[in-house]
Amino acid sequence: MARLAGVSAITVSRALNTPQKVNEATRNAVLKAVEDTGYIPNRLAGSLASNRSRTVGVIVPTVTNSIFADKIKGLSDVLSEAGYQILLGQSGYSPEVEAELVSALLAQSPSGLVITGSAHALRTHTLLGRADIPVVETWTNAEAPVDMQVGFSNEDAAFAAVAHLAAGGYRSLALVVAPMVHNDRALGRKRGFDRGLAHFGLRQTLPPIEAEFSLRNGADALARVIEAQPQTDAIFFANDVLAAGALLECRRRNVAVPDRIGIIGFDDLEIASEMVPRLTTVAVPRYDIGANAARMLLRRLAGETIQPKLTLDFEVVARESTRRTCGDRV
Amino acid sequence: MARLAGVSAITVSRALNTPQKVNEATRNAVLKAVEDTGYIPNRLAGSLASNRSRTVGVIVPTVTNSIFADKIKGLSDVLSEAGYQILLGQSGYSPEVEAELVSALLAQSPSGLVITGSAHALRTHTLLGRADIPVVETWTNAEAPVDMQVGFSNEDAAFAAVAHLAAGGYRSLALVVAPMVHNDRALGRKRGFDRGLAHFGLRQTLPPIEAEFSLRNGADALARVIEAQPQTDAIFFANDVLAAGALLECRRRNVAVPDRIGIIGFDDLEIASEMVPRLTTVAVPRYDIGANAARMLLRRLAGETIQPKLTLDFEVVARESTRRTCGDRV
DNA sequence: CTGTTAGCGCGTTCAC
DNA sequence: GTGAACGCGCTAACAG
Repeated sequence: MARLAGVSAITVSRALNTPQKVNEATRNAVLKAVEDTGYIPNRLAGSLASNRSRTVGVIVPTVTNSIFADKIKGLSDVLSEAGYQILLGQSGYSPEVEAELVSALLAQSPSGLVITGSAHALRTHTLLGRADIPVVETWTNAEAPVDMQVGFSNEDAAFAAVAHLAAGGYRSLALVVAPMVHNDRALGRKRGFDRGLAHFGLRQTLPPIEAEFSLRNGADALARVIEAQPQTDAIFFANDVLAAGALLECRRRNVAVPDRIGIIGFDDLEIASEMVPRLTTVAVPRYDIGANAARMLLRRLAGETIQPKLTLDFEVVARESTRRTCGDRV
Repeated sequence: MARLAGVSAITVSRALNTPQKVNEATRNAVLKAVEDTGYIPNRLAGSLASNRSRTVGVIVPTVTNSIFADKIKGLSDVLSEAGYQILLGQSGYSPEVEAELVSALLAQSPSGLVITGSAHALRTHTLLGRADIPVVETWTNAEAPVDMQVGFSNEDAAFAAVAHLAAGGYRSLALVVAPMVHNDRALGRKRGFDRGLAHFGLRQTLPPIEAEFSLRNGADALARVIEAQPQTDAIFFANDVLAAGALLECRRRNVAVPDRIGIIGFDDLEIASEMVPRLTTVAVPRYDIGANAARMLLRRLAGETIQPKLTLDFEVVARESTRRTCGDRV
């Protein structure tokens, strides 16, 4: 071990973890020995002894959805800066799998947990309650978070989308949204949509279409709406990938956007601003959700008392796929 | 502790880890006690004692690039099935950061490591050599892998792309590729492009344009090519996001694809098949790279001796953004 | 099939 | 500023 190289045993630990507590000369000697031998401290042993693991468990539905990839990027950027490692789990939108993952991650004694949404299996709540570590729920704005929370109001954001459509003179709307079972974000967006309908006196031409995010599903949904309810004059897609797929389908079918039909998306992915026509959407703080979740976690671990609910802003970004002002039809 | 609930100490460990080695009655008693108390074994302690952590370190340039997200999905699917956890690190395409991550992950005593590419910092090689764990390099097809490897020949795949363009009668090509410093995948694709040029007697109208993957960068690159070298009749974009951005820019500029200019991408993301016109591209096994890397790791950990190099297939998918047969211009 | 003993490699606590 | 003892919670090895 590196200890032979220097002269001491535990001094190595101090030289590495609390350098200021060690005399400069001995510290340098230790560091040199570490360098020479290529000694890598065993963090497992360290964590076991100190009961602090410098590890954060992160659970997302899937990394494959770029909004979660962005969140992970945000988390990773600030956590790695602070010397923390990420333990990643993917739930596939299943509360049962999520509960399994929580259990599996908890077994690794993470310093904290970052999970997605606020709809969890009962077992998850039990586990989280018993585990005495900070937990951040993300992408949501629930009344009573398990512990901490960073997100935005999906409902208000969807309402704002409908308000934008109403302002553009659209009257007959359709909603295309991610499957809502076990997905409080999707559910919130539907609620906001419904509230907007009522508030602005608009009508819904057909029941919400639930579709997993993909361009193809967006295209299919557009086709279905156009064929089943041609009088529909605008569609709210609860994510940009679906919306972009629909825009592409409009092009194939020669459906005029935004005049024949208005399209609004959600997320403000890069594709929104690059599409032809450019996609109107609701911009949400994907990266900042992760970055802020990480910061809250770190502050809490540092012993600070912090406001446990952080509500970030969203913004309707009006572009070319919707009319900006009332047309002649209202 | 759960041990009180039952009657034993290590029997708990056995009942949980090697159930078949424990009498059914006692096993059930233990499991019941575990259930009742909500006992979660401390894996840190277990790993320390057994020197096996059931953890795999995964390093990608960024999760934000969906090709790596797909790989992670593949890894995650087979690893979690086997009870392994993923420790995630993002290098941001920097060999120095990668080396730091390798060191940080090694400190967690992972059972194995899955890294990206074959171009690493010297320190990474040193660390990997000293660490006595299986390592899988992915997305690459180098001659002498550090340990194991799963990927495909980026060079051959790029060559195939050029071959496709040549067959379509395109003669004056341009290349748009990810920044090639420290990126052996991008470098390989350029080499394949160059080889194709030579082999088919085509010419390159301007030096390779290096651009990070984004729709905007693809659009800008297209503009640059068209303006600087209007005689260019086809462009090979080394990823689909760039290519899709270019296609969108073609639409804005009313540039006819595939007749005025042919566009071929790389990766076969969903956007390729949904674009208008549909994008010709090179399909690569993004998910399977991850899934196979995980399988190789598990087999090795199980003590099997396996073929350390796995070369997967790619395929040129001819769609509408390139001509299929020689036009009248050659 | 089950228990006992010992020790994984550190950090804590308390001496010096 | 440095060291010695002890223990974190579990599993390896060996007994019984």
